[in-house]
Amino acid sequence: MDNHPLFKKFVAFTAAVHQITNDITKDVKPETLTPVQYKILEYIAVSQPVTLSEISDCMHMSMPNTSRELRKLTEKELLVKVTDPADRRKQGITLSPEGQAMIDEVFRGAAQRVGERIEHLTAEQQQEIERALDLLQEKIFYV
Amino acid sequence: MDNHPLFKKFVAFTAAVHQITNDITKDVKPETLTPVQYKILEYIAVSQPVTLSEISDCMHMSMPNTSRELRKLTEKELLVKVTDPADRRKQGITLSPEGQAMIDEVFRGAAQRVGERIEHLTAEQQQEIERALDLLQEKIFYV
DNA sequence: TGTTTTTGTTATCAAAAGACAACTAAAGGA
DNA sequence: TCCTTTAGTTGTCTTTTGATAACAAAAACA
Repeated sequence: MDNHPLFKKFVAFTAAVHQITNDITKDVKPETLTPVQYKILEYIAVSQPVTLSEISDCMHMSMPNTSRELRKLTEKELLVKVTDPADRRKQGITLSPEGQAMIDEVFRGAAQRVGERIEHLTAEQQQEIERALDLLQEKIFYV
Repeated sequence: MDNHPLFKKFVAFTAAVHQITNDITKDVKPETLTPVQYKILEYIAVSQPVTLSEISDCMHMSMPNTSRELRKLTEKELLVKVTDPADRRKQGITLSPEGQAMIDEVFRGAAQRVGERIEHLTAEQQQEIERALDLLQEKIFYV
């Protein structure tokens, strides 16, 4: 597999995705957040509600460190924790209205940049891209 | 564009790519490198030869910090700097044999994991994936 | 009931990473 | 030639991040 033709493409592709998404969100990220805090906020945004353990697992962070960063985000009033009535050890974490507004703003900026990259394409080409995204997510980048 | 159908897919897709590549390289990364040092080594691997300025630009790091990390990687004998004879301010940075061996090892591990994700697919499906990677890289994730 | 497991918190220390000032050396112009 | 720009270095300080130990409370279980 090492010299499997797909693998070289895979490496180049993922490198490109990382670089482009980095560039796209680079200067729309709120400067009041550290990189890790931003990552956490983004993760909560697409997966809410989540528990602390889930964040810890998915982001490969220890529970103590996750707990600390969540506390900081809570102090900034960007998220809210709701104790699960069925299991009072767990807490469902979601974005506060302020946190949601912040993420919406970031996504708006990112959407703008993505739009610039595809607006010159025909509707048909855009559909092709949509199908390609679906295909890859289903066959390779599934969780 | 904010609620452009493609954008939602884009967000979900890039999130998935980040998570999967993270998981795939997670425990094949050499523990003698810090995360930033690994990222730099990986960047050099796919772009060599590069200059310090290019690394600084692409990775959004200041020149002093980039210089420091490159020094550490050089001390670990993982890369070599060759002064450009045409412009002696510049230095072409490449992986040393040891550095190349380390990256090859990481890529071998990653290739293994990717292989597991696609080996059950038919040759036709694999070609479809290849085409999808090409398409997206050409139309969206171009540098 | 007592014990263990799960879920999370607090505190502390060390390492990694970022920011910035001051500097050198080569190249490019005027 | 002198001045400016480009490419990179060194040193220092601060912030961020990671690691670990010790803890508490709820749930699960024997």
